[in-house]
Amino acid sequence: MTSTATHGIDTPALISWFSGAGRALPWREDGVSAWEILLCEVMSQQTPVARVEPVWRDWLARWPGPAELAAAAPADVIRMWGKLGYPRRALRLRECAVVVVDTFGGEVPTDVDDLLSLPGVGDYTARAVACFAHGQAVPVVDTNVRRVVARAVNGLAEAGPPSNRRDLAAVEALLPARREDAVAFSVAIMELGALVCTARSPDCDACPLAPSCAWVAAGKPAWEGPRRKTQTYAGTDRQVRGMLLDVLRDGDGTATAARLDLVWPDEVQRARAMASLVDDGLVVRGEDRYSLPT
DNA sequence: TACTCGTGGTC
DNA sequence: TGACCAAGAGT
Repeated sequence: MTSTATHGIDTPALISWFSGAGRALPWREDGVSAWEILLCEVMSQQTPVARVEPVWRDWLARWPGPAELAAAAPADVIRMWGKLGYPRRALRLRECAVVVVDTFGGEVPTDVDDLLSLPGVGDYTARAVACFAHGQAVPVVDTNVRRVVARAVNGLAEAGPPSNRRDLAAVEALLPARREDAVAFSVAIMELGALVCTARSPDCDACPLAPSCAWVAAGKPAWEGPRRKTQTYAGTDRQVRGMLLDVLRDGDGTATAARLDLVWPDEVQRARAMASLVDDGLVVRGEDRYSLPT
């Protein structure tokens, strides 16, 4: 858009920074399959990368590919997911494996629209797989990328509410023409947002984009837009769901209703949380007990 | 669009 | 110490 702008993304500096400062994550090694990359992307949704690594390794040791996962019992999948959070992702991942096997011949699709048809794969993950696993020059937009663009290009402290169309177009405009450069750009800008241009305390002194950053040039003005609603957790249904599922996950996959009653005192909320777990397919109701789905 | 959906670390 | 945040997706 603004090809003559003095501020923006210095792509060569960004890519050069990554080659020296990027983390040596296991899924960035040579020879990692598309399925393995899809797996780490799904696990990383709203979850810190450090927590993902060990689960990713254990998971692949048990179910190396989509065929193995598709044949697994949901109860085992939920347990292997452990405490990564948002356990519905585990069920969707298994459904995703089924679709990959039944519809795509066991191979992770390369087309973005095909990827979007997979359960648990949305706008970010579809393009992340297309780019990182298949080397395609498609815009990859996550929270890190949105923040870096907001600062370096737009001179704003925060990205504001996400808008898929706008965000994709904004990053598309920044994407280098050559495929290899586009992939390197996406990996690097995400990493910069994760390690340097962080939400809380950006380390501008260590940032390769600081000389060209519109936000730095403007004197790092504070965010003027609306505050994001702070996510409460204590006392919510989510917490109760987590506590209920934790009991089932740690034991042999089943627990009496009486045992689960001890988890939360408010009977109405407890019943609502359990009903939603059943509705999600994470729990199955028995006579006087509940179990993980076998 | 706005809301729901886990878990744990950080400052 | 509690608010904030973390490679989003689905409805």
